[in-house]
Amino acid sequence: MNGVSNAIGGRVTIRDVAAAAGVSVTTVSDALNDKGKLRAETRARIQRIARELGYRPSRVAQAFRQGRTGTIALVLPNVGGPADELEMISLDFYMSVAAGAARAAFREGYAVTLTPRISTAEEWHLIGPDGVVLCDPLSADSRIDMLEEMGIPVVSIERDPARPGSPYYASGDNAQNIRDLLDHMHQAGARRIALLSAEATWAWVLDGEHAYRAWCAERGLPPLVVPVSLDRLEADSYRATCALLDGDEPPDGIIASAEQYSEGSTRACRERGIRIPDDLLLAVGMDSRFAQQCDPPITAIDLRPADQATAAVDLLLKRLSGEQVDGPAIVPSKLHIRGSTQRGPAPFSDTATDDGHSRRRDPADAWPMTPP
Amino acid sequence: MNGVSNAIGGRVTIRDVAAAAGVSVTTVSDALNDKGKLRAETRARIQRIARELGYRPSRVAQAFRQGRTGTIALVLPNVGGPADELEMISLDFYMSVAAGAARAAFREGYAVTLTPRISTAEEWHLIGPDGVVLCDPLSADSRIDMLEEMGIPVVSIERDPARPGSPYYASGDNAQNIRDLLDHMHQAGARRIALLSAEATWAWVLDGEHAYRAWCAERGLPPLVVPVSLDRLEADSYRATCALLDGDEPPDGIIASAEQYSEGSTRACRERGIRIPDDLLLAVGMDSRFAQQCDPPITAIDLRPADQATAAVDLLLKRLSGEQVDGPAIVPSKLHIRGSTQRGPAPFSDTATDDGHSRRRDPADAWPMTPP
DNA sequence: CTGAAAGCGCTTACAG
DNA sequence: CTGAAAGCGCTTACAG
Repeated sequence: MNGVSNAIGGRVTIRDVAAAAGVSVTTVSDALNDKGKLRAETRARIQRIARELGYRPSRVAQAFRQGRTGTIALVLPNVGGPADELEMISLDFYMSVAAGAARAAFREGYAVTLTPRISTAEEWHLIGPDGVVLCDPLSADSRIDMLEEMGIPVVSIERDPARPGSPYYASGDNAQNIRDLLDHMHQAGARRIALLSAEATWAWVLDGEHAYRAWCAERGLPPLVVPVSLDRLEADSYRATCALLDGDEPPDGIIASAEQYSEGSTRACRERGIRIPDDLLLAVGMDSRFAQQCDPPITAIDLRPADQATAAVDLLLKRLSGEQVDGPAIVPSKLHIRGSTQRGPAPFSDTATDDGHSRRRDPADAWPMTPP
Repeated sequence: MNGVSNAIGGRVTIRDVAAAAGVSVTTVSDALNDKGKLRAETRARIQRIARELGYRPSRVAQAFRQGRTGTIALVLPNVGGPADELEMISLDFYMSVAAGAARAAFREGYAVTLTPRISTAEEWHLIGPDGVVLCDPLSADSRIDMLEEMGIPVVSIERDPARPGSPYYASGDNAQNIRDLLDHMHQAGARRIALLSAEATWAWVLDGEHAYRAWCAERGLPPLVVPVSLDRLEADSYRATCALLDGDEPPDGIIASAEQYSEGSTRACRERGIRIPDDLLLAVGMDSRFAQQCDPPITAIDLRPADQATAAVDLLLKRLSGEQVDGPAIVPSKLHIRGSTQRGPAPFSDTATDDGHSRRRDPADAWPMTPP
């Protein structure tokens, strides 16, 4: 006999249900898990009794029995490191990813574990997830190799550039997004569009640069790619923008690839009295509250981070269940055209964002005009 | 015999260790868990053998046996809801909280589960955490009652105003923070300081307002509390600031209680050509990248969110282990004095942030001057 | 100081 | 169509 039971709070077990129904635990288990061996009538009766008794299967017992943990680990870049070094390329993006992943996983009976910055297999064993959703893999990301070798499947948000052909990622259509944005800015009159690109091997950076160069070549326009460090996002994009603006042939359009780059660019323009959009069109490759709330609001690509997270979780769960994986999942993005790329009167520029995603504002707030 | 084993990958179990050491599993368990019944020599030998064999205890088996899950749920306001409605009072704050919690929990062998927006006990049962860290409880927050009734202990970040005397929270010293900030602004010359306060029952709002009024009364200064809705953070703080600035007696200082309020205030000032800090001192009650990177950078209270999260997790784990809880945990905050409240030459205003928490910039970036 | 055994709640191969 | 039994890996009360 075991004096200490974990039936704390008088948990109703499968055994209790079996006794109440006058059947065996096997039958209860089958009835509850829709194994097709029972008469529909028996099944219904057992399910009713289980409900009446307030039976809830123990998730940990199930997980234990099945040799899994029911857990998906979410790895965000730079989260969980020393708190004082929390520096992400876009808080908005990752927060939405986290929310979307938590939601999608919960629907399927999984929990999302927030992974602190860990590196060793040892530490990963302590976390012990069934699978991992990894944001922004580096090129040939070693974490993916390590985890897969441990038997822990990984699905990434954004692809690993050094894994061509891998179906295990969700992503936006980075090349098309940049093309759409360039087309829009070109149409709005820009002829020298610079790209503030991140010094990183992330796929969205490489894809964006590649698409940008191709687009410029097609139109015979000069490619102006300015690599910006990841170390000091705002400061370096500020500096890069200053260099552009103070150069011999300043651009008439700037695409800042990341949220914080747009902040640096905005600052540089403001300092010089360069008006947006009158003197320069500004757009950003990743939507954010900053872009939405800036004055004027900045045209941005909404990558639908929550949708990407949902798609990544779905792919991962398919891998876990051994199903055919129909990846990669290319999630449609949405270009929000805002004041920063629209010259002349355009009272309600943000109407493209009638999807509820934009900030709820009334028109009076949607179009803050420049100071008198 | 069970054809399907969960010893996938040939897991080394406690049984294997026992066999290799020539002892019983009981002895192995005791040796590994430092139960004081073994000879030190035996213990060391078993631990060595376990290491050599690459034994790792199964966390889910342990959890199962002990009737727990090894999981702490983190509840952030408004995360996990419909992705399109992700609107938090401060992304920076909660992202740091999440990172800090994940880290602190991991150290103690717990995992942090990101909780989607759920409401019913039914849903909580599916998550099944051992305990919950709840951010920003409302007054008499019903989630706390529900969870505690379910036997799931809760520790909050910020206190529940309607639970006086509860030791189960971590928080900054909200009243003292506001006083410090007011003292600083007063010293910098402000005599009519307005407070943009949130329309909410959160403790930090109530404490801040109360401290503000007391401080004003002590100095015979007029209290200017402007309640701002939580619904449309930026837009409403913009409007509130406009009303203040356009009124008969405009303030000479503004404290925006939340990150996004500072964004609205900044916009309102910019539109009117009101210069910060020359015409108006501006400060914000919660530090953020926006505050750090604004032009000029905005004086802000750094609430040390990761430290608060760590403190909350520690309190929760003490509750779980039945230890005496020495809560509440009042975590020291830090006032970062920046350009928005410093008139005249102050080349390196942000030196108070020499703790590595501020953005790594060199001096040239630290003090962006207004445009020529 | 150490071991044999029970049992946490569940699922599954197998026998009827 | 249903049941008896084994067993996932671990911890613990109890007996020696």
